[in-house]
Amino acid sequence: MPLTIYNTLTRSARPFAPADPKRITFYTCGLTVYDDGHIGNFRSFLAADLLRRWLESPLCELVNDPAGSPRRVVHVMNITDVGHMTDDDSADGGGEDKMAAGGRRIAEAKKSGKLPPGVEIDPTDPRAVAEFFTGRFLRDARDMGLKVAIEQATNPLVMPRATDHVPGMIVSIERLISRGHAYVVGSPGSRVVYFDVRSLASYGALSGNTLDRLREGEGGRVRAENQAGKRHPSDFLLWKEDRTHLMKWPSPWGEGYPGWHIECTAMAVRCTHPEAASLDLRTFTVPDGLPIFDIHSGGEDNIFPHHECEIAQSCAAFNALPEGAPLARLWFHPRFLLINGEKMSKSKGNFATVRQLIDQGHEAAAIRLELIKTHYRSNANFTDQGLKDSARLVERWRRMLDAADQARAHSPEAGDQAARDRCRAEFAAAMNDDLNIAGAIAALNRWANEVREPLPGDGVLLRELDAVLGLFDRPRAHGQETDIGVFAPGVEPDPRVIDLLLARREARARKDFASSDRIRDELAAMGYAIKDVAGGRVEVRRA
RNA sequence: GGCCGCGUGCCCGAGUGGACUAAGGGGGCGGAUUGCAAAUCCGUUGCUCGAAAGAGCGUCGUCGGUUCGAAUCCGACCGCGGCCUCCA
Repeated sequence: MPLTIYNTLTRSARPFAPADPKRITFYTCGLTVYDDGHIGNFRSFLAADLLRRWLESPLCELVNDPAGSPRRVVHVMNITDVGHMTDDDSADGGGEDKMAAGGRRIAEAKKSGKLPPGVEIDPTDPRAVAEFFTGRFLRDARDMGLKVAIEQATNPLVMPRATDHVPGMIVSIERLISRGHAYVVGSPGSRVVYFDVRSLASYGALSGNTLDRLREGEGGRVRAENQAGKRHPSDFLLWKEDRTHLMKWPSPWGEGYPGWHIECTAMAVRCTHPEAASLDLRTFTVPDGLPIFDIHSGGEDNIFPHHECEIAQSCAAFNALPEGAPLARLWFHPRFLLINGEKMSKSKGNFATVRQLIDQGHEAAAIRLELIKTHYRSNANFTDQGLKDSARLVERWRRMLDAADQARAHSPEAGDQAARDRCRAEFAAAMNDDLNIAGAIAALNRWANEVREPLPGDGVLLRELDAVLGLFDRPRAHGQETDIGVFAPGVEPDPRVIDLLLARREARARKDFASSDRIRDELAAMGYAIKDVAGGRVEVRRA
């Protein structure tokens, strides 16, 4: 059965048929780099990565391309390094610039000594702030196995930065004006360019927020006092002239900054196109209202207004027939991640970043599995218990892989090929069914439970499935070696703990188990779990 | 007010009309291992009766409906989450 995916645009799951299965184009709305990416951001990026890896797997079958044939996904994920306003509701852009907010965070970290050593950064320079968080994001993304971030090292085009595409945004806006979809208000010194939502009857098709349904007063976006010269309350900002702004660029409408939807229009069109480098946005036109690329993804909160506005802009600017085009064939929106059953929010203080988890000693592979193992269209819940479960699963599969590799030297046996074929088929069937990852993992475990002695052929299958799951290649932190044993990643070898462990070793040597058990209880009370291993040594972890 | 997603066993989570009425994981229980633990491996895990094979009853938010048959389809209701400001 070929791959079926739920499409936000059609509100239904249909077989996915890219224009060219040998070159599938995929654009993901990435991170605004004014802070570290949190696990919610990564859940959505990893869902996109899982889709991309599945499309590239030989096991994946498409309605217009059989399984087993090589396939390439051109996956582009942008980096928003322009500081859009924290309050987008007022028509002329209010609130604080996000890069300024990011700079403030850096300044605070500097003051409290939390900034990593060796980092010299000017918190008032928005470009430096963006650069700082971009570097951290790329590192986290690669640790998490985001293929697009790994590719970025050799092909920067797959992760374009908004500040590098301002000319493309300006060209896009010019085309919107000349095609009658945008207009300029105000006089030099305070000009604003708006998109004219009434010029496109299909506005609202993605989100269901058609113009008649966008009621005044529910949010604040459509509010009379914020209109500032708009022709319709839902018209949105494309360019704002503002010479005092933190980040500004010259344009035909004066020095200022772009609206927050237009960057994706410019980057998506350019970067997914085969002739990206030479593509001239001035003349680029998509015939007959066809989609410009195959897949567009982003968190569910992006559906409105961001993706709705992006469709409107892109189709109005580049499609011969703007009304009939959905910009992308497939709109893929992973749901939000809850943490311990609650929505993450800064006020509750329950934010977790990938970097924090890794620094605490959690394995990258376990974090990745925990974030991908719930179906992308459910609200997943991130918990400590879940993270433990995932870590254990990863360990189990790794042990199996190691055993299979060990068997390579002395076992010419093929093993149970029929069982492997069944696993492969069940895994594929689950993934083809709207990325049923839990079903796919169950298929893997059912098979793994049957394999008593892993053989080389089993290792081949494990690697084949892991090309999709993306777990084996994640970096593994190593614990710190000491005389008494090894301290797990994230656990500092406290001298007090070492003294207790030495005392316990002596007690055990004397067979004074009452004392040794008392010490173990004492360590447990301090939050340490210990495990005895060969040679009188121990492994120390957080309890 | 509009649009959308969801509600499964102790917990997490598959299953979208029929092989006993729920995959897989966790937890629990039993065993191997260990001085004891931890980790790992094996078995087991709705209830009642039975030593056992087995038999009976029950379960998928609630209430109705469709059907020979429903966790699965339809309707109503209850509850949770998201969007309609910024957020992945």
